[in-house]
Formats: sequence, structure tokens, C-alpha cells
Amino acid sequence: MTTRARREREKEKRRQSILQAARDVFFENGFHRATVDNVAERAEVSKGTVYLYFESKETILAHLLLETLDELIEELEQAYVAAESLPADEQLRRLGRAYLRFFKEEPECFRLLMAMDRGRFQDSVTPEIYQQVLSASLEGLGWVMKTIQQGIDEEMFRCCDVRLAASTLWAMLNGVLELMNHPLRRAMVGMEREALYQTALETVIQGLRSAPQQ
Amino acid sequence: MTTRARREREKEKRRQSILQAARDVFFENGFHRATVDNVAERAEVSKGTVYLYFESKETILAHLLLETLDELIEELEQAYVAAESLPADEQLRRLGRAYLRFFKEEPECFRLLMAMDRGRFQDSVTPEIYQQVLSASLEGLGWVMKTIQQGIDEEMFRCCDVRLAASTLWAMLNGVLELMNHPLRRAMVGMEREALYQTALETVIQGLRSAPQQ
DNA sequence: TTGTATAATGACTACAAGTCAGTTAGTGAC
DNA sequence: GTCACTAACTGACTTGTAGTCATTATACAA
Repeated sequence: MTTRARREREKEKRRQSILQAARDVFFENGFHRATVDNVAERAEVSKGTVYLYFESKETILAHLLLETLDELIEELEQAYVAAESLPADEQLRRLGRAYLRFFKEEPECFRLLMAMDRGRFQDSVTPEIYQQVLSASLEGLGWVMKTIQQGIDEEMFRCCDVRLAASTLWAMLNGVLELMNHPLRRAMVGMEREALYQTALETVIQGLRSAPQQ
Repeated sequence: MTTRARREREKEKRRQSILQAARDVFFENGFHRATVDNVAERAEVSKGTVYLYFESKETILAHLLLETLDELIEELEQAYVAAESLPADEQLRRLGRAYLRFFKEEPECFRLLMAMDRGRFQDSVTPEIYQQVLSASLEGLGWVMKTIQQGIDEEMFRCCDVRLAASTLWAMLNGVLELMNHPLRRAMVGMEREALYQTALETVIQGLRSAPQQ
């Protein structure tokens, strides 16, 4: 039945248009200031319709983040592939800078991703979606692990638990991004965004090395 | 007039009892699940009284954090003083572990501190208090800077912008603490809390070094 | 044309933060 | 002791927003 298929498409289209409206509204005002009524208005539907497609305000955010994280993972993969034949330190540098570039283009995304970890998020989203967002946010870890392993094989990096090293690196860069994204706190530290990230990346790469080589 | 002085003391006492009630309630249920009515009930006053002493729910949290950060700064100072004559790498290790120890004893504090950076916090707190909490949260940076400078003087650490290095270290450790405090995410990474922090600390110290020396 | 299923609506409920007009109680003057 | 004054306190009320659901509109097949 061709009608059924068309109906499906139309439903998906509406769903997408609500997601797009939510993206606009969340980005303009920040997640907590945006209301579901705002989203509904922007999508030109009633609030009831929004809740027909998504269980909660937080669930809408979760789906936005899933889309965004897909893009991020793709960019990281590209960076990895492009750098595959380079020495491991340079590979890590490329991955790290791709990560930074992504969140510089979409600074609000990082804020939203971090917002997800707190407050009423866990309560308002099904465990399945929550788990999905978390695993998406960790998917890039694989490329980092590969790179560190390669560095160990090349004897550029010292021997260590690769997963542990990669997780730590990831967490540390997130910490720096968080500081960078916090205008007032950054002002108090008195540092440029780029300089902070650059320093962190080089310090970690240096920390992984097995030998001197500045 | 002695009456006036007593009144002042009694007011301060009530204020403290509301703060203590808030501490209990926030720690038991988390900040966002706790209601101001809960706090009022616990403190055995009416909601109106709570608002007589504090402008908003977020302001109560800010004052709790100020108290907590004072304790943290004291512990860091003690760690610094106790380690002053040791080599710089060991000093950093001691500082880092004091930081970890503090938040291991008060894991909820770290969560609350991080919660402060987001959502409706900035809107609900006067700029003065917000600034106070931020500077308190950065006060420990001074000890780290001193230590790194000492390491450079000893030629153990390579020459670098001390403030930049300290800020980066701080931010990176915060990133790791954040990961550690997130049960589900940590489970997905599959790492022990201690191991993550330990690795981060050693990697950063190694990254600051000027020469090989494992 | 009409019966049925699906989609959409918006007035309504629930809940929590924050307000304020009114009440209570401690204090000093007489 | 009592009265007037003030500071402290109260809780019913307002406001804002997430989420619900009985009702209405629409599209399609027979």
C-alpha cells in the first residue's frame, strides 16, 4: 500500500521539523530557557503534537545530541584516516584538533552535551536513549585507542593500558573544553581558549612519550 | 545595647540552620530534586523565612559551595606546606591527591559545584555571589603555580607559562573527576576511579618534565 | 457519502519557585 | 502590667512551565 509509505514519510518529516525547531530554539536561548511551547510555535504545531513525537523536552535534546555526535564521530574518523600514515604523536594532535574544531563550530553543542550529565536529565529520558547518547559520546575513543596503540608499537609512547590512557586523555580534553566554554571562569584564569587547549594536548602527548625528544 | 547583639547572633544562627538543612536535603536528593519547601520543613521554618535569608534556591547552594571551597582551599594549603621541601613532581602529586581526597569524601560537592556552571544558575544568583564562588573555586590554582614554578627553577620541569600550565592541569583533573563521578559513563569506559585519576596525574607530571627520567 | 483510523489540538493538571499582606512575638517606655 | 513599636515570621497565593488527555479534524477506503 503506497499510502502507508507516504504517511510514514510525512510523519518522519514532521518529526524532523520539530527537531529542527528545537535545535533553533535551544541554540538561541539555551536549553533551560527554551520552553516546549517555544518549540511547538517554531515548528508550527501545538504542544500536544510535540509530545506525540517526543516523550519529554529532555528526549528532544537527546535526539539532537545523537545527530550531532554522529557528525562528530564522522569528523574524527576522517581525521584518523587522513593521518593514518603519520607518526602517532602527530595523529593524536590531528584527532585532538578535529575534536576542538568541531566544538568551536558548535559551541552550544558542547554545552548541551555537558548539560545532559546533570539535573533532571536522567529522570526524564528512557534508559535506552540515555545509554545511546553516552555510547555515541564515547565512540570516538576507539580512534584514540588505535592511535595510542600505534604509538606504543612504534616505541614513541611508553607502554601503558591503552584504554586507560585514551579515556584519561579524553576526559582531560573535556575538562579543558569545559573551562574554555565558560566565559567568566576563563576570564578569571586569564587565558586564551586556543592556548589552553594547545597546552593540554601537547602536555598529554609529551606525557605519553617513552623518551626525551622535546 | 546588648539586645541588638544577641538578635544578630540569633539571626546568624537561624541562617546557619537553614544552610545546614539545605546541605542535608541537597545531599540526600540532589539539588534539582530537592525543593525549597523540603529545606524549610527540615529547618523547621516556613518557606517565606527561607526567602528572608536567601534570595533564591541557587543562592543557598552558592553559600554552601563557598563554605565547602574554603575547606578545600585549606586542605590544599596544608598539602602544599607539608610538601614544600620535596621535589616539584612529588609536590604536584601531593596537591593532586589532596584534591582527589577532598572530592572523594564529598562527592556530592563536586557534583553541586559542576551543576553551578549550568542552567539557571547564572540567572538566579547575583553577579557578586557568582564571582565569589568562581574565585574560590580557582583559589587553589596559586599553589599549583608555585609548585610548577619551583619545578622550573629546579630544572625538573621544562620552561613554560606557569599560569597556563597550572590552569590546564586544573582543568584536566576536573575533566577526569567529572568522568569519575559519572557512574554510567565510567562503567562504559570500564575503568576504576583511582586508576583514571592516577593516570591523569602521572601523565601530566610527565608532560611537564624537561628530561627523560621515567 | 460515510465509517474508521490516525493525527493534531489546546484547555487543563501538577508541581515548584518565588511573593507579600497579614500575624506573631519580643522589647522598651510609661 | 499594658501598650506601642518593630523585627521576624508565616502560608496562601501568583506565576511559569512541563506534561496530559478528552475532543476535534483530517485522510482514506468501501
